[in-house]
Amino acid sequence: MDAPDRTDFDILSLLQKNARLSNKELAAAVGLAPSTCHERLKRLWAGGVLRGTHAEVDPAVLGVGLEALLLIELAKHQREIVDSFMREVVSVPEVRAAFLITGRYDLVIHVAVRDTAHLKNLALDNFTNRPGVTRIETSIIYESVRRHDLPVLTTASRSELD
Amino acid sequence: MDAPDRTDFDILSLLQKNARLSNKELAAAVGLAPSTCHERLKRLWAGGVLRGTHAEVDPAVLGVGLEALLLIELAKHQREIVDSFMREVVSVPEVRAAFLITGRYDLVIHVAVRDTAHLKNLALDNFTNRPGVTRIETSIIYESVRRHDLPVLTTASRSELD
DNA sequence: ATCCAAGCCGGAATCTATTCGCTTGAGCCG
DNA sequence: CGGCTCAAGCGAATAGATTCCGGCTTGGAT
Repeated sequence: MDAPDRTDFDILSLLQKNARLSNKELAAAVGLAPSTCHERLKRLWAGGVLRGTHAEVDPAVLGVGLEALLLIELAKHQREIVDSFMREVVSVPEVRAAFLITGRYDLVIHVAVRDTAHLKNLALDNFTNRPGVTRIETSIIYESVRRHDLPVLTTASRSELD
Repeated sequence: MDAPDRTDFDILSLLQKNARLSNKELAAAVGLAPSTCHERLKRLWAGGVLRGTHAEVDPAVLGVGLEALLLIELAKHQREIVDSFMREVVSVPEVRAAFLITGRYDLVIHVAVRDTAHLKNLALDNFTNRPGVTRIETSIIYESVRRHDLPVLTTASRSELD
């Protein structure tokens, strides 16, 4: 928690790409004994650096045939409206992510649905007539790419190296 | 691969929330013997239903202090330009996701950076002067929420139940 | 009724995780 | 310079999980 070093960053990088790596494999990859690597892992979990692990599933198998971004404008940025929106939106199963942003729009919501009919119902039932929502632009996702590992931007990773 | 049933969906749901569940715990949770559950897991991996697992890391620890969405308009939807964009954008470490969409914008790119200076450089160096890009709107993310499990939308999950 | 295939189970062998005491080396102070 | 302290690493031992079969049960088709 206190001071992650280069080895910790290596561990984090590897686990972001493949969380199923065994402790033994991980230890070999970062050049530590399994027991030592295990100590580090425990520290990273306990310190809240590692927050969870998630399996990636083929969306089609679950019946997800369409994804979209909902670009939403709010009438006013009342804290109560915004906070409740962010709180409640995540309980909608079709919502994958919600972003409260600056700029022309106020919210971007990423949803996963079966088809266009499902998308229509979801948008109308859950978003269009919410209090504070003045407008929604629906953008269908043709194609998406993803990176599962965050960049390591802290300079510590480099200063430790020198 | 061929026909996932309700138990498979249960397994997938659980692993999307916590990929570190041991096979033993998973088996107990879905009401199977560990050996049987293990068979199913192997099938799901082999069939491409399970595609990977990823650890979630505290962004601040990695030096990520700011995230943003880049809303991009392209001059024309030439396949060559679009394809190369999607192909190359994922190799930029700061890019977390890129969406090719319908509507007013053509691309939405989710980036993770250190601060506003870093964001400026990233936008100007990697996106503004790319061929085909006519305009970029940068939206800083104030707050975001995420759901790591996709909805189960296939009716098979219910018909198997009856 | 019989056969077949699919799914499930229990147990054995193997491999892994996890703990703990010891060692090493770096930094610090007397 | 010598020695103290502390953090990090290591290896061995034990506890626990994975993984592979062989056999059992069930449900459907012939």
